[in-house]
Amino acid sequence: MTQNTASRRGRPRDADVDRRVLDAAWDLLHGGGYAALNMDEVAERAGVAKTTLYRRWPTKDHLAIAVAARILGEVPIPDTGDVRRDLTDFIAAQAASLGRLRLAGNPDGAGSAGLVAELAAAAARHPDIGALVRGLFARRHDLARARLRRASEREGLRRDIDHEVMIDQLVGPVWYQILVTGGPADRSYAERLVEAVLDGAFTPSTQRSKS
Amino acid sequence: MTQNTASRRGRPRDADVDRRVLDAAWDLLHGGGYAALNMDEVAERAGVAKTTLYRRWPTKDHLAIAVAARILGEVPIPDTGDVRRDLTDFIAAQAASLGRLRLAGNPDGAGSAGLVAELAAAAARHPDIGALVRGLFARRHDLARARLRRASEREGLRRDIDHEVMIDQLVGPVWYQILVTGGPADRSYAERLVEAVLDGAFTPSTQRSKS
Amino acid sequence: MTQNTASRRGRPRDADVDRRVLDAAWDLLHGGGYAALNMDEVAERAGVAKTTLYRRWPTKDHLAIAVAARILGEVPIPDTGDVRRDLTDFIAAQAASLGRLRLAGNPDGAGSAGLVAELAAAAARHPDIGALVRGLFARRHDLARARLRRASEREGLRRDIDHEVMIDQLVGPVWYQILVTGGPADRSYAERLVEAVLDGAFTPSTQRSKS
Amino acid sequence: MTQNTASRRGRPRDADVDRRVLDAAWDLLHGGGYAALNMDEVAERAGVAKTTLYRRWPTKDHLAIAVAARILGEVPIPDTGDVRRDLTDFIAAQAASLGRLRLAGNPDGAGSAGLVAELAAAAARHPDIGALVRGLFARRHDLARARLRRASEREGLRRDIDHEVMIDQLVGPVWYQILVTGGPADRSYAERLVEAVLDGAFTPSTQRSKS
DNA sequence: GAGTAAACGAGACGGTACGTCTGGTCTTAAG
DNA sequence: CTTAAGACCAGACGTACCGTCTCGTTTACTC
Repeated sequence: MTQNTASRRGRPRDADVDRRVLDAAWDLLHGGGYAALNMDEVAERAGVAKTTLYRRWPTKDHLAIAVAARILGEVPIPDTGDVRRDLTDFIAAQAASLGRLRLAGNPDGAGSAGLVAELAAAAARHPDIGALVRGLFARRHDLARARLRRASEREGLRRDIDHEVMIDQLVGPVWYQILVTGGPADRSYAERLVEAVLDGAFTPSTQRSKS
Repeated sequence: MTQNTASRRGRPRDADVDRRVLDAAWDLLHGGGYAALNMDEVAERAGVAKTTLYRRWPTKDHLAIAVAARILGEVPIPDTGDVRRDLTDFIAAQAASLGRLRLAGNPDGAGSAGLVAELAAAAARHPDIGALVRGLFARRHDLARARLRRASEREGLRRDIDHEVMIDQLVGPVWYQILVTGGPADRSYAERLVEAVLDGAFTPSTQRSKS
Repeated sequence: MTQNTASRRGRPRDADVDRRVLDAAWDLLHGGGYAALNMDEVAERAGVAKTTLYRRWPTKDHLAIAVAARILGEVPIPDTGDVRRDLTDFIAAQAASLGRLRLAGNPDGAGSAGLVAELAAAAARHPDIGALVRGLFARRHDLARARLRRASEREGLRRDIDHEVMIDQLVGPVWYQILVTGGPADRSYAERLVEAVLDGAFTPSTQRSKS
Repeated sequence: MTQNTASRRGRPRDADVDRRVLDAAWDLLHGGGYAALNMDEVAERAGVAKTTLYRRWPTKDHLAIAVAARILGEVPIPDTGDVRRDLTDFIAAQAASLGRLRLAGNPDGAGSAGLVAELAAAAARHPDIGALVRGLFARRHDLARARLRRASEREGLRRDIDHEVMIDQLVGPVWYQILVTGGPADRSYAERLVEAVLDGAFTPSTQRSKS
């Protein structure tokens, strides 16, 4: 419907190309990190011409981000009625996503930020990637804020809490561990984060923060 | 004291070289970001041979980190007796440091992580840089934890607070803003962060957390 | 014929590149000898990327030899029916070729072997160049031997002459003069060489060797 | 006698340094050809500072030539009363000398000119080396010419022979084989060369050139 | 024996070219 | 119009190695 005659001309795009390319790119990234992601190599492994590559992803960075997006996937915030648990799941899921990227080209995974830093740099180099990524995280924050709003309304979360900051203090430390300190960012760390922000965040009558 | 006879042999290193090189490198970084940091250019501007460059910094990444270290400088945590104020200063100082880097090659400074992401990537590419950087931040955290300990002892900070996590929740969001969301990381943001973590963190009798 | 379909793929090589590069390289060699042959400079002058250079000539030495081959050119051995004259022309032509190379970067031209020695060294450094050069001279010798055979059959050259050695004794001294003694290698020298080898080389009845 | 007071001042040169350095240099040259001759490596192996090296040999080329001179040694022309034999010995000795150099960094020794070409190039690069080498060969030629003169006087060598050219036609082909064609240059080749130049070079009454 | 001159060891330094790598564009022919 | 193939441009990187320079040290001769 969209394109009747105008773009019906010529050879149609091979739909399988995307998959083959992203697979090849991920293999390289996984094997040796960003430094191992080589456009010529990707083209060869995917059985695709470089022209084709560049027609779909204008830049190596764009391709890398596309690969990462596929790996990271969506991180929805659940709503079971238990904020503590929902937030923990939310943060743990994000930590797990980043952890997968951290492992690329980094077998033991400890210490190095691995791919994550390179992707952040890629976003910094290209305004369009940056905007895309920031949009993604803005939407994620919107959902989280909505969840916190519901917690205020239904679960006794104090009304004077700065939701914006609370989310930053949950998500930020995870990135910080991965990108800077190299420390662990696993579920138990997520639990400690949630514990800390929710400690004293409920109105006394409704719920206690700590046993 | 460190090197009495062993390394007294041979022509001594020219102490001025470091300064000239780091200056030149910072000029380039400041002007055009990481992409503008060119080893040949640095050598030429500093009036130094490339061999000399590589004798002292084995890699362009190492040089960049050295420049950044000089720019970032030390961020001591003050101890005025007022934790809230000390923490705010501490965080605001770090935010300001990162902000300076973010501006490199990025006149308007909004949105992009600029140099910061590139430097994180550089640290991730070289295990030795990573170790160095992590050591730096580990020491910084040690100081901060010591400050929090004193707050527990003298200023009524609750004893059951997870100091480790509290620091992460102060520092982490700053990096997160700079590297990921592109949001502002200024003094007022630091104040909100400190406010949030100290809210309810004091024993009722001693000090009030919020007016 | 060699490559019908196999190498018909992809963008064909630009035939003009060779000319531009060899011209630029010769300019440099001519102006300052082997030391002045600079790959970056060649690339710039020829308006060509260094990758293109190295795709065609894997080494600076290979390029230099290619330039020399163009300068030296073919040295056919004539067949006018007069061996003495033909050999003299043959030797004088080779001497003139080498003389041109000797002058490169060596205005007065006396004494120094100039480029010739450097090219010999280049051939010695790379087995493939050595093989190529030796093949070239082997073909040249074949032609010369054929000419001597005809002289035996038609011009009364003695049948017991060692053609191989005779050619070496004509060509060898020219190289020796250029590479080692620094002496002149001109037409009159060629005449003396030919005179010496043909002296007494003819059967008495047919031709006299010396007036 | 040469230096009484002027250079008697200060610490005298260590006579053992030359030996150690030349040994080390020859080891490198022998092992990997001219490309393997590395001044830093020579200094280290000889247990000598680079300063000392350059005080004695102003250039790597000078050092290489010094090594070669030691290897090549003197090639006197004998005078047994039998020109044919003397010339053969003379040429065979030179061929053997060059053959030794050809083997450096060139185990099988066939084909490549090995060090010889590099040394010729070295001589071409430095006027002083060139002059020295040409002087050496000029003296050698003088001796050879003197021998031929005696052959004219005592052994019936024809008076109209061009001695200069005859020597070139004996020595030149040896260098030509080594530097250009890669062919063998052994005693039997020397015999063929001598045979050719002496064939018909004697006055009929006195001696026959060939059996 | 103190002074001095030069050789020496060690290693930083300047200079410069090399060959490599890789990102991204362009030109063919084929589908 | 897309695809494959591969030549091409651009430009930085890190390396290699030569020859110089700058120290501090050692070894003689000289006064």
